Amino acid sequence: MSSLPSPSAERPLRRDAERNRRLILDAAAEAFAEEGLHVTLDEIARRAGVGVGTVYRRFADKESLIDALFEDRIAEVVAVAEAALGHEDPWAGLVLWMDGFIGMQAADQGLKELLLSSAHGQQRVAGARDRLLPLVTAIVERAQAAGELRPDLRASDMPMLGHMLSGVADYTRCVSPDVYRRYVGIVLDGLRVRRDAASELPIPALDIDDVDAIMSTKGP
Amino acid sequence: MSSLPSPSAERPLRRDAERNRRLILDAAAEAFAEEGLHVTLDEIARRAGVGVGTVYRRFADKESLIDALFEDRIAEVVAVAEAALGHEDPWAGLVLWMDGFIGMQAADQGLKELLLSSAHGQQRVAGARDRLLPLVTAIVERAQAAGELRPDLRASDMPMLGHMLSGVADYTRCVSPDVYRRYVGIVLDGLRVRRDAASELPIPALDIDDVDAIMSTKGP
DNA sequence: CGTAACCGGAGATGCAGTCTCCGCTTATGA
DNA sequence: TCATAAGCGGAGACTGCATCTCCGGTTACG
Repeated sequence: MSSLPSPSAERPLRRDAERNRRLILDAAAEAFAEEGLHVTLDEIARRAGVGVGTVYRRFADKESLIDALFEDRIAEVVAVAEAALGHEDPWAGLVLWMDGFIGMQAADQGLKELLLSSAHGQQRVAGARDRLLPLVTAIVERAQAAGELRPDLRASDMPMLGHMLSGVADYTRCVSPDVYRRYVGIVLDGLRVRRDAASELPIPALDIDDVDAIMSTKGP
Repeated sequence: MSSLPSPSAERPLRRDAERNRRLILDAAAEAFAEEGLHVTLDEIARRAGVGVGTVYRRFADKESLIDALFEDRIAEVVAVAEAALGHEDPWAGLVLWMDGFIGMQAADQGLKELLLSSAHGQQRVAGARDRLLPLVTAIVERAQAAGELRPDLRASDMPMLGHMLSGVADYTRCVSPDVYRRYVGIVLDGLRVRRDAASELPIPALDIDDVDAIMSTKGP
């Protein structure tokens, strides 16, 4: 009986096929994180050490692969928002949210494109955004009620702040993958209602040579 | 004598040719500003109402066209820096510089790409950057000496701040070409050493529908 | 050891951008 | 007025890139 194929149930893959599936998933995660969603499936196959055919046998198309990969990543973003809202200090909660939100996007270009563009996986991501909005609104309003966060900020500013800051992260990554946190620091200072001095930035400025290096890498 | 062709001197174009040259230049300026340097010459020809052939007869390639167009635009950037440094109030000078620098890039994607990527017109732009660096350094240090600007900011932060803010400008332009100034305001607040309250932002936040609209336009 | 499942990667397909070519049109000045 | 050099439009050649297919050969496994 067990030898009969059971069409509706999932038949386990042959061992080599399962191994390759994992190789592909891992390579894709790495590639999307480093390069963004525009990487070709040929490149992913190359990284995984398999042929393109193998990728297409396992995933109908790029979209399916993206879906399979990011299902849980976007749940993580929601988890970060929940953790931030759970923090006892309202301002620290906001900082936690910003750091997590931006940090995840800075570490993973693919995730950023998924969260910010609705070009892929509309279903899944739209759902996550719906769960996110009330959480972020609460984080913002709580910090405002505590008199810490500038009262004119709105939850709808978040995507833009996220875009800005993960944008620098992309821009500077190749030379210094952490400088972006400098600018998160500056923006957070800009979000406070009042302060007596600028907070200490977590990272020193790049020097001019590094900036030149960045610009050189950006085009032929 | 005047009828002899003078090979080294420039022979004036026939009137229709000259008219088309202008049409192309104007169309290109508009197209580069709106879409960035990646627009195709076919698109520029279409906007100018001429054939592609006409464009290629007048400009050897895309690069030449870009050169012809942006020669004075980048000089303008230098002029803004000089004006800012000339302003009597050091902080106001910095604000002037940021507004001008970001504003020009926000109004013209092509200029932004030229200033930030060194993919095109290396010569001309590199020269402008050399003239710019001491000016910006002076603007920054003067505002710091006045005790207004946070002391840990460096001139080398400018390209990144520019990238960040003109990045949001690009992102939001299609829905509201001015919201980016909101984020300039937040960043400027983050650059001050101390303040008693958040400054008033020049533009209200977008509402969620607008944000959704932006995301929808970013890719099918 | 037979065979169904799987593999690799060459290449078909489709699309987009740059630039050329040539038959036709037009400004100009003799 | 008209001869002609200068100019025009745009189809399409060429190139490069990304997606996805196909099939001869290989491999896991009952």
